[in-house]
Amino acid sequence: MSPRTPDQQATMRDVAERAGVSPMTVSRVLRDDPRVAPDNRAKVLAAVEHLGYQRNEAARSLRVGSSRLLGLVVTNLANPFYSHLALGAESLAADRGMTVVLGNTAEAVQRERELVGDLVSRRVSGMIVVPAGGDHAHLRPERVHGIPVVLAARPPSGADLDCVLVDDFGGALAATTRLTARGHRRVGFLGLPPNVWTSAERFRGFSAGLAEAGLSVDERHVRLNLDGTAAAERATGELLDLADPPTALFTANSRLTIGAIRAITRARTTTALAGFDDFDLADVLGLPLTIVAYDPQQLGREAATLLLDRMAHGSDAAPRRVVLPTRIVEYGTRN
Amino acid sequence: MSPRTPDQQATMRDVAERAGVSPMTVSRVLRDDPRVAPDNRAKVLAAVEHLGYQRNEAARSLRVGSSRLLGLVVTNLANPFYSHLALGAESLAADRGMTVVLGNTAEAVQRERELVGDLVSRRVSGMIVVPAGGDHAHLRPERVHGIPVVLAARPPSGADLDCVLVDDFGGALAATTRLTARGHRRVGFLGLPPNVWTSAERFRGFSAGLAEAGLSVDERHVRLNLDGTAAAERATGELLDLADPPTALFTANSRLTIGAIRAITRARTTTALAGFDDFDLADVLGLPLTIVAYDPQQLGREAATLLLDRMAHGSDAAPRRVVLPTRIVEYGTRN
DNA sequence: CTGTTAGCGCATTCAG
DNA sequence: CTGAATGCGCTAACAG
Repeated sequence: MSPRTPDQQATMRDVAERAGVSPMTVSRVLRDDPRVAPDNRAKVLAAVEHLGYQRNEAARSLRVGSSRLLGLVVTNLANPFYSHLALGAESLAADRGMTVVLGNTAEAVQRERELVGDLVSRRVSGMIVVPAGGDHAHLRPERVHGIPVVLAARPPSGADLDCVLVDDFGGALAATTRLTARGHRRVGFLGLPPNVWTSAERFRGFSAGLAEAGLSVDERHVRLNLDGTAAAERATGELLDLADPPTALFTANSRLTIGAIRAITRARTTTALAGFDDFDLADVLGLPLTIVAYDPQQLGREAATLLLDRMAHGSDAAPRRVVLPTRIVEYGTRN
Repeated sequence: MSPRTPDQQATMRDVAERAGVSPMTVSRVLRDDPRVAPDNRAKVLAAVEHLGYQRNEAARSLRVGSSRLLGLVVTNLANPFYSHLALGAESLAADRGMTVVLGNTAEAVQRERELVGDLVSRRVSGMIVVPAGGDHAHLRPERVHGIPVVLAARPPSGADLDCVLVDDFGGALAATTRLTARGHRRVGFLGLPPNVWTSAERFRGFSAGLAEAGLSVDERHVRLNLDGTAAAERATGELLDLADPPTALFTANSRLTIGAIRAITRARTTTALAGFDDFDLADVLGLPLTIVAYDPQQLGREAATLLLDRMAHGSDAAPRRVVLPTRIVEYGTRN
């Protein structure tokens, strides 16, 4: 029997003893160092197999200086957008032999700081962050001791960082144009608090779309600060109750779109609807619906690609900004 | 200036030098060991602050023997069910000061083995696994060197492990009873491959529901091995095209429910539908729909609770099985 | 209350 | 091709 208590993990020393070689030879075999005699290699592998030995990555990373850990900080994993982003990042990381450490901030800046601090103390090789707040000073290179950071979905502010974004402006512009092209002249907007960058951009695109049609934003038809489906439903109800209600609405994300759908369905109006983010069942609703679609999983993959690139080439290159295109999908009435 | 190159992380030695104390005192301060003189504590904290020092968790865990890392292996993060489960596990882990390491298997047993191996080599303190395959021998304590494992959503087989499950049988039984109570006598079933435990259980519940109504399963109305929305849509179409089509369907998960809805909508039949898993917009469809609902986030929380419990109390206690209740939700036609 | 010694498990360096 | 010495950063166990 081994000299260790049974539930203690074996070490290289244990493997070495069993194989009748030095720990160094075991280390070499496990790193695929070619300078090992074939029979020694065989003996080591047999001992590894017998003991079910697994190299201690914590010890290894301490010595080697790289953890092959990739930090991923998202604001809300319950949102399919971010879970798909996480999936995309995880899959690319896995392809490159890296392991993902996940954190959810629930949009709390304080929690984000803690998480980033934890990732730093775990010496992750890099991190992808969907930033919760507007100020990203705590993500600056000198604050994270040079660990590469890539922002996803929201651009850096107060820090020069790589980032991957969606074409929020262009998508919103295109969708709004679809509405005005159909003759709508009173178009409302449902959005998140303006300090959320994506929502602000989408509002900019919306405004530009109206402007292109010679229209201007009617503030009575704009509701920002909506924080979810229920709020959107309520706001939509209020808009529809106005004396001159909007004949069309643009919603800044899928949660708001769903809220608007509920209200419109309930009110039995023919209000036209366009919104950001595709979602399941959009096609089954039997409601005309213009959607700005894109691939959030791709966003995660791009972010991971940028990060691995930065890890390989160092911090000398200028920060890069990748913008993912959107496409317009038209869902029709039930056929 | 520090003797290190600027982008090198500071160590306790650096902090100690700057504070004019020994590394041991720094270590004590950082561990909140009370046996440190107040003025020394202050000097250390000042040095920590100045250098932006973050303790190296890899080195610490190597010495202490605990990584405070919690492994989480899911089959498909794109499925809202598992992303909510992950969120639940992450939130409870975070509350307990643990960090989550995430892996996605895409239902591939081989990938699961790799991931579990990686988690073992990273010496996670415990792991939650949604197992992909039917055989869980590779998760047995001796194979993971005693690291606690909790299974989620699917029960252990070939290993004695803690697990958290949904009341698949009871939920399916209850929903089926709702259908038969409304007079349906030809009820079809759409499910996943029978080797997926949840789907098999739901089929058992379905069959029991029919039996309670004095009915038996008509194999012509059963389609298993459906792997997604499109397959479910196709299968539903085929069932509806039969000479004596089912008047009601039970679907084993939300992906299949959505596929069935598409087909039913397209066929413009009045086929009744009951399914497992709640989903967004179920209420807006304007379709009578019986749903077996439960809280997947709660599942993640329970799994993490079980795991932390196991980590605290050791492997002596008998394996536990927690079953989460389901509830029936009836969505009506558009009012 | 503080510091010294030693070693967690591994890989780099340098001799054989 | 192989092994011995050394140290990555940290903390238990022991002096003082």
